[in-house]
Amino acid sequence: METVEKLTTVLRNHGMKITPQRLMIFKVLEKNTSHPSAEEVYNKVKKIYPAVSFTTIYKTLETLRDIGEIKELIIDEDRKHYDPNIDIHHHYICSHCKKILDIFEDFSPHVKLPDSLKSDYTVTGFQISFQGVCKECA
Amino acid sequence: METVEKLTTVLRNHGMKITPQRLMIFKVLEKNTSHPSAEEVYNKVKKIYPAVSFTTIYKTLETLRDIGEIKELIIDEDRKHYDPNIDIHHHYICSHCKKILDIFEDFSPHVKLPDSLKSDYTVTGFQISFQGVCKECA
DNA sequence: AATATTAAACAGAAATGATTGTTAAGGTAC
DNA sequence: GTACCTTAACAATCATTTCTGTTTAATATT
Repeated sequence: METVEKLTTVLRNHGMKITPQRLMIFKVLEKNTSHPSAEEVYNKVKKIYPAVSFTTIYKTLETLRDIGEIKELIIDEDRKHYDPNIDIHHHYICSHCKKILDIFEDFSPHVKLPDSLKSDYTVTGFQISFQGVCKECA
Repeated sequence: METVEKLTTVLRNHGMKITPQRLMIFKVLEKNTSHPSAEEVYNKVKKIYPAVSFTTIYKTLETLRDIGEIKELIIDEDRKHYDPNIDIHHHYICSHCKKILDIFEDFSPHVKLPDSLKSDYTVTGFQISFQGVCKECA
């Protein structure tokens, strides 16, 4: 995700409006490495903007995802998580506490679609999800 | 997943009972490489056993997952999918039609958790999800 | 700089769809 | 036959989306 200032410009270029609610959501997401769910974003925004609606959180996350400013993580079976870091990276999830870690390692030289499939299936990317148990839960 | 015959023994050893409903579900899953959702399993079972209930499908899939006979795939944002093939392998999902392909390639020599994390996080496995668009949807 | 205009965004409620919990009745296995 | 597991049906839950009337940000106009 861009900085809040740059993101403001990006959104305006997309014909979108900058509202106080959105600014709060951007602030919560900026530099956030905790991979929050929509509800976690909601709870954090609510602390500084109590009138905000759950719907607004969902819609804004959806909007940010659609314009590619955040990534929606499908890794926890129970809910979606959001990551403002859109640089290619991978994740580790603790099967017990569902904590998600970033794995910044470039596996692309070794992880490719088999040649036999390359002609019929384009690849826009891949995501590696490590599963395990973290120290606290072990 | 084991063959239906072997699976019968496995379930009995777990103190579980073999019912006609379950046998139909096993039959639908056996050698199935289409990564069906619960609803897709339900629809197929219903053709040969119309009285079966959706709940039974869910509960049976959950049971099979818990004893490790099938794998629950968290790859489609909309619903869970099930895979009777529990050998380690990976997947490709078409972003458009949501078709899921198996990728039988052993990436484990190259895909490991960074050393810096190894002391605090055990790894029970990893899953690679390739995203892209298939020929039919391109 | 203040006002009018309008499309976008808002809050809140309600709906949706996937999944899970409950329970009485029925079936399996010994 | 008995004990226990499983089923079907239904209700409930949870995350997410849709709907609706209201408000607001951005822009044009004065």
